[in-house]
Amino acid sequence: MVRRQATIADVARTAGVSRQTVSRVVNNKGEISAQTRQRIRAIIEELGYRPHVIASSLAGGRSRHIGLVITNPAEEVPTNPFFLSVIYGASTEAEKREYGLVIRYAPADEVIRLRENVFGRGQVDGIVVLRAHRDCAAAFGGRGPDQLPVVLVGDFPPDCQCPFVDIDNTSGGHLLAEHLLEHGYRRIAVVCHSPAGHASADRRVQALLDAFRLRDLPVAREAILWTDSTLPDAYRKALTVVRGCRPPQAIVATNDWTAMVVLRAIHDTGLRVPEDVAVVGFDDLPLAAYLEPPLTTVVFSGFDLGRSALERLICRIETGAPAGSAHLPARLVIRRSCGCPLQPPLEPDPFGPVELSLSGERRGAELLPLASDGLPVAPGSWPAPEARSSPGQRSIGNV
Amino acid sequence: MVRRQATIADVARTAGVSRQTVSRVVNNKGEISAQTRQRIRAIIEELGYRPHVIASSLAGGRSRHIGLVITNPAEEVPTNPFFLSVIYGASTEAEKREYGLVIRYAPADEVIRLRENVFGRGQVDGIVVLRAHRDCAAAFGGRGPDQLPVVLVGDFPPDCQCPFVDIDNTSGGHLLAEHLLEHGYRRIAVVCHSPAGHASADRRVQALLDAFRLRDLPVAREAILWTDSTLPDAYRKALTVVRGCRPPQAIVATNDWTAMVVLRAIHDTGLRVPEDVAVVGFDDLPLAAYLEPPLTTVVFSGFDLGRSALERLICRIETGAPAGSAHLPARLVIRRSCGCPLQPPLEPDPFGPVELSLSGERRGAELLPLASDGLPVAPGSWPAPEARSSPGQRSIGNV
DNA sequence: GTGAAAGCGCTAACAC
DNA sequence: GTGTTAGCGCTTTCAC
Repeated sequence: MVRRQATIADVARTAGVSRQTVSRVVNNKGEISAQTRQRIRAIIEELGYRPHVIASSLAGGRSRHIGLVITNPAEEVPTNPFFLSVIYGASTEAEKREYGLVIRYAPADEVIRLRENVFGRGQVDGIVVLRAHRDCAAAFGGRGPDQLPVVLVGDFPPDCQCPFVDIDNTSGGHLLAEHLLEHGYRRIAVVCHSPAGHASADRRVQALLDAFRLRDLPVAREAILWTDSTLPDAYRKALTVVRGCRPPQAIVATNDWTAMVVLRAIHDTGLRVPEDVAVVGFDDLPLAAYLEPPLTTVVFSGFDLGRSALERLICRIETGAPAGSAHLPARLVIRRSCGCPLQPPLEPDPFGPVELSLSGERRGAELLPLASDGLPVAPGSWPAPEARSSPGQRSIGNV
Repeated sequence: MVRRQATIADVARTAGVSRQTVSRVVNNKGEISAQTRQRIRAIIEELGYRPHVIASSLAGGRSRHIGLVITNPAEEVPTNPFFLSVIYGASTEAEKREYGLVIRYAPADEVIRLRENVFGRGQVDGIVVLRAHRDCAAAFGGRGPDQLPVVLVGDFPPDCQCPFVDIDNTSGGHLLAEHLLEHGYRRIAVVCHSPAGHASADRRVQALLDAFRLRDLPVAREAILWTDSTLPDAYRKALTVVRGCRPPQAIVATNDWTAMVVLRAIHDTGLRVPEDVAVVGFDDLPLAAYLEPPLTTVVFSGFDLGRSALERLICRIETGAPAGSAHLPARLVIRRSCGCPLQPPLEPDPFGPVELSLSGERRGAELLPLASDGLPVAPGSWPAPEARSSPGQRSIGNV
């Protein structure tokens, strides 16, 4: 005999109550006598009854699902590992609130259509968009009668009509500035990963300058070097700074790739990091920890970004209150390039953009102290062999 | 007046037909006179009717959703970028087949429970599990009446009861062997990223040996160096090989992290790569392209893995035919460490584990040829500043 | 505290 | 080709 999955009617019949009563027990809604509740619970257990999500969605008018749209600008492949942290954060929050998370990739200019069509009729109760276009923000501002609520993840103007969450480049800049000031550095230079006018670099630089100006240590305009977004240009600019008549005590790169090039320029000039000049970056790329010296950098939590977006969206869905926007704070990852002494090996940040093995061969206690021999790292030798154990731990591709 | 979303009944009434007829038009099912179809189409358009997915799920008994479970072994953070490629592939295929993709993280030992409870009643029509435990495979083998179909992604025995897809380490090993043989290398050594007995390394090594043996070029047992999964050990082993009385013409590392350490060992011995000895790896980590020299390596497509898993699952769902398992072929990424001449800059692999900017500031034509000056890369200087432009392109954390 | 009735919006099965 | 009937399994509303 084929045993059909038990329905709410089966439970009700067995318990000798109405389906409504069972529904109340299942959803913890309304007043139920403790005795009835207990009896029904037992029967549910016995019959192996599980609510049918689809049916309750239809009847209740809420699917308890959220759509997560990952935007892929033309020609770009949406496999930035940072996204995965965002997804993980979103999924974690969804699970906690007992929502399903429906994921979908889409070109940025199709997002609006997506809300109307694909996710249009009851499939999801709201949408989170990763890195939406600015014009989406405008389109999603108005909350019409049948419009799904939306929360954006990315960089939007403060007066954005649509709620959003973003990383806080400004707090990142401040954090870094404070740390450099604590080191006693007074003369700094900044090498940017882009020309002026690009949001993330602008914000990082501005925050840095503000913090120094607040201490009456204004940074000269000449000490801010914008680039054309290429590494060779960054290298030239870094050389200029380092070989100037009065080299800075610290160089801030506005991202880690740029920081790497700065490190090279400094070395090529015959100076040492951090003894002669400190270097810091932004983003905490997986390789930042492996550089020589390991790079002090600012990290933003994708996990928190995803979690926060879902939190806001679900709150909006369930209470109807407008979601509101937020910038999530940065965190400083102190390694050696800033001049700090060798740090004890840190546990990997549970929420950071860390690569991990698919092979399940991870071992707990294999992290060794990072190399500190100060010797030049050889070609192709990076990282230093003493630098880290457990290669399997970070390998990619072993499924 | 609040304009309610049009239902199938609205369309039917307006068209003067039954709801069933409208349903047929919408789903392209059954024979409909061209005229009726056209009229209904027009009315659908006019009314802005969109099918209610939930309602059709309930009525049709199929949700047109697939659950994607991402397994996180204890204490490990599931943010391996390789996963993101898998997710992307899965999502792409789901979209093509018009399925929704519900994503969910879970400890490996809860996957079985997940199938029964969370995804149990109609929420999804099938499940894909990333890196399930071996015992899940057994549990999912039996296809009972109410059991959701499952496809696994990962390494399972050939006689696995449950259909799975996996990367083909064996083809990867062969590919690499063929290439080394084409270079004319006869004497090779292998440095493994793990002890013997670990599936991925075992398979890679075995395939390599088989290919060489087939040419009557057996690899000596002493030339296979297993490690304790730590980089320092790999470094020691690599030194042993390189400093032996007859150093090999090529060294295969079973993953890229290990390959990096091998590169260092070779340099520390005063030899050059690839002139004195060639080096190749596995996995194509994002950094492989940036090493000096750029690393020739074997890559597996996470995208294809995800796509294939969904393809099989959906086929199983729609036809009822058993899904069957497969190993997806590897691809060789030829750079310079194998002795090949400098390659022209390649477009980023659209499906590979590539990091990309969140900032949307990507520029098209900024890729420059990789550095080939042959100079030692300085401490912390990696990559060479000429090596690559467009730092923003690979930055992480700019949302 | 509990129950009865009336759908949610759609599709399956069969009739015509 | 098209319509009719009967649900899918649950929640909502209101009655008692």
